[in-house]
Amino acid sequence: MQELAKQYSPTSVESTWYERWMAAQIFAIPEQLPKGKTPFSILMPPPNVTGMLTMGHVLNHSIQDLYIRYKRMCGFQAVWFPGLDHAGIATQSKVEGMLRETEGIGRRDLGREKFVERVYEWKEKYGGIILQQLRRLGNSCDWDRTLFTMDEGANRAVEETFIRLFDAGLIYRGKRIINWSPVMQSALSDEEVIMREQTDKMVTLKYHFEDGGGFMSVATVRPETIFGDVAVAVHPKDDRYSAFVGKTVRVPLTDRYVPIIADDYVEKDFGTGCLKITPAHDPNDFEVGQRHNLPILVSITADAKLNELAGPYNGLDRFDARKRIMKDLEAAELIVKSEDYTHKVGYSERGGEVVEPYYSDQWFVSMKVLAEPALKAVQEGSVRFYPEHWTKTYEHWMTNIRDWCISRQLWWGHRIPVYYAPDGRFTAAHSEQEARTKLGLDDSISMIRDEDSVDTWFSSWLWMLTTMHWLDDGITEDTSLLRSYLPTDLLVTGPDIIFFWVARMIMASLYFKNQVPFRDVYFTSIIRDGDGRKMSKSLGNSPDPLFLFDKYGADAVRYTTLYLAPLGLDVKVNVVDDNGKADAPQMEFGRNFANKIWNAARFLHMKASEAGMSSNAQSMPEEEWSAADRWILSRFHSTIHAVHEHLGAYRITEYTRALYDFIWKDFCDWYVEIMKVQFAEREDPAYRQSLMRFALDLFEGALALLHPVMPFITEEIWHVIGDRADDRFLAASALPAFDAQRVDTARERRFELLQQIVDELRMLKSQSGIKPGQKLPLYLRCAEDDKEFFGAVASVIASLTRNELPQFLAEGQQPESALSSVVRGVDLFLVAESVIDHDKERERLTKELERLQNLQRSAEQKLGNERFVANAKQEVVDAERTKLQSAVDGIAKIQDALSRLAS
RNA sequence: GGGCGCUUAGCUCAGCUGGUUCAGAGCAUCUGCCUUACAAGCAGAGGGUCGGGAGUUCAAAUCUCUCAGCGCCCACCA
Repeated sequence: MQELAKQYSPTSVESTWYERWMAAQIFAIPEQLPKGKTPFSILMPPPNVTGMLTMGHVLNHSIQDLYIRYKRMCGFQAVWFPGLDHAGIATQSKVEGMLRETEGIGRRDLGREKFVERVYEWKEKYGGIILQQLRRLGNSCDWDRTLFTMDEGANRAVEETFIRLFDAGLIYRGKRIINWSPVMQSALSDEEVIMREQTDKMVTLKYHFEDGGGFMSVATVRPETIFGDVAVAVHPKDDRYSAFVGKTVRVPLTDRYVPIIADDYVEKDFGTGCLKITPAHDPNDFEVGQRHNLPILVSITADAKLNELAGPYNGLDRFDARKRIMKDLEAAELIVKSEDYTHKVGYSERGGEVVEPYYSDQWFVSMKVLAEPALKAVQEGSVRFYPEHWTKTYEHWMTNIRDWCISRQLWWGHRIPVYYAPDGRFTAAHSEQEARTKLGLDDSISMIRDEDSVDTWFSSWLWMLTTMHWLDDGITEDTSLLRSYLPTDLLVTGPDIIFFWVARMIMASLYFKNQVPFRDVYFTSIIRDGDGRKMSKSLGNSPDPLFLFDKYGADAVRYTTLYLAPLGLDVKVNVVDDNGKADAPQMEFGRNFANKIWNAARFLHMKASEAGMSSNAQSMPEEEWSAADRWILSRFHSTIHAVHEHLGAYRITEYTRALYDFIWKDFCDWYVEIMKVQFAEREDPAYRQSLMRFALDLFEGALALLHPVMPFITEEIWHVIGDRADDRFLAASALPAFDAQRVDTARERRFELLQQIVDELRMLKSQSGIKPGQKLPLYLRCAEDDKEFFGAVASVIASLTRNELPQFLAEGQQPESALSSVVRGVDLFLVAESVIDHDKERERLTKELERLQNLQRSAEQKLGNERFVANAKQEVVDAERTKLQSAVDGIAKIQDALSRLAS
């Protein structure tokens, strides 16, 4: 048997076992579900191809891996489908940035084809690093099934779904006001815009009447848009202005005159009650303009500069222009007033710049038809959310859903499969030829393909289909993977992508496959730093998980993260600086736990070898079991039960706590200490070996239960203490079976009494300033029924409290000059003549007396209440009676001890 | 403006269907221990009127209402 280091060092253990698991292919599953196997499947939310592992991933993936490993060990055919997202905007902007920096060129300098080539090159070089990082975390995915959203098969599926939706009239092209990113030069969906509150100047401008005689006061926070003004609107029922409707006013700083119109959209009570209408640069104004047949004047360019309509401001950036215009307005005395105004402004989720409402041609998915069944699926429980309250958010979004702008003016992504004929007609098709056929055009006519790409999420929403090879070959819709593993069982993701991804997957799955994509959705916590801020690279408050793995071990990071992260709540992780790196010292918790487990294993290993145990030693027969053996067995089976209960209900923190308590408190603090006594008391090797076998079985069972959250250390120890071959794996083993017969609450309760007595004796010693190692004579008086029990555990009490073997007192007997106490009717005396500090002892006894008197009072009060006795459950009333009785007994004994002290 | 969530020890959080000596854990603090698995440890201690108030109930940290504070999401008042 090998010697084990005193401290557990995770680094080499973790890499070794991951390699062995991979080599043995224990995470790989067959395409066809084997007969008799029940599937359990999870779709990994594909990380961005450019992504780096974050604490968010750690939380997310630890949960997924926990369930995959747990279900695998429960005998399911467990499969975790991994993948990568091409992340259109994120990746393109990263590569564009790199090109600009290193070569000083833009994408347009290269042209589409060359640029996309460069992105692919870049992806080959740097992409997918995160998948390696996920291996460090221990993810037990079926890596052979890794899918990239721009793989051939996925491309086909994207194209096919676009064409089908187009043909069904659910994808359409329209000229609308959309969210425009001037940096990316692309449209964004509503979901990609973050509204942030900020304070800007709101200026009230003078729009002078064309026929003289004063002006209309119009407020705006965007004076640079006045060049796109086409009207001033007032409310139809606003008496102040009704006389002016139909007149024309002059747009400030221009020679243009625009009409005053009346429209319900205007709020009478806001500002001056007059609203400038700029259809090209505000979605609401656009609608007002449509109603009144107003022209659309575009005065801002795609890169957010003013154009020729702005006269002298032509070519100025929108924000520079604003400043200049403000100044000029002031000089021209066109400002009524200017005041601070707090409002929300849309920012691009990716680039962080202010989004510009922009009038352009885009592609949209009509969402109503898709949303209806998807809403129903959640309301009827075909898909369940954890925590459940997210269904409200989901319902609200789904019932107020707006069409999805899917076109992006990007080159990195899936190109829209639409072809335009010279006559202006267009259609979606797999090829130019097919497009011609669809439109009934002659082969000689050449068509032009749409330049745009689709939103990244337009491929992600097919994830449950593409990972399982739907239309992979362009033909087969019903693959064996889909038959075997769809619907998947669990999706683990952050609530921030409930609209982006979760809702849309439900829609796509129901529309294209008429099945829900998953049964349960677990929404994770959001990890924040100690000050409650979201972790982000720019704040430097985001620890690099790889650094944490190196410092604490991946097991420790997984364990601590899950221990800290309750279902559906934000979780705060303290972040401190460690030589310039962000560190999360709370991870010590998991590291210490790992070390504790390691040392428990060391102890068992050592004792087993001391007992000369061989691998075929039998466990103790039942008749040999001591009270402690039975107790730990009962606790063990209670823990198995708790593990299934907690994980079944997604109470993951409870699961981690249950194992912490069992392993550290029950097994290490109590059982191991008792084992030492039992081991020392009987020297015969047969007993010792059988005891060690018994303890090892339990410990290995606990390792199995812990494996889903701490896969590496459990695998390592399982091999070391079991002396197992390298090609056998805990990861591929079964969890210990739960046996309800072994749970004995009465026995657990009696053992708790023993624990309380030990605690009390330790406290007596410690509080009286007696050295822990000083052995004192110990006397004990208990009920006749308990004598056998206490007789059996006498040596345990002596050893754990480091006193002499307890002697039993008869009624009335009393040692002189002893520290005394009473625990649930059991009298305790520690004889310590020379060391008793009488004042201290009196103080302690008085305190205890008070506590018991309070207990007595509260019990008497309750029992004196007829309604309590009549209404409460019998066992509650009985417990109260017992409590009262033991308080009364205790009081008498304490008073007696006090009087002895006085004498 | 609408919706959701949170508030328990100095800090981070448990406390699942109201009741068992229920007010807990870890960290931090204090005291004592190198007791032959573990000082990343062992033993002990101090520390909270469970955000305020009202209600339901024999019984409330737990259920209801309300107020306050914090956070998140959604929403077209310039």
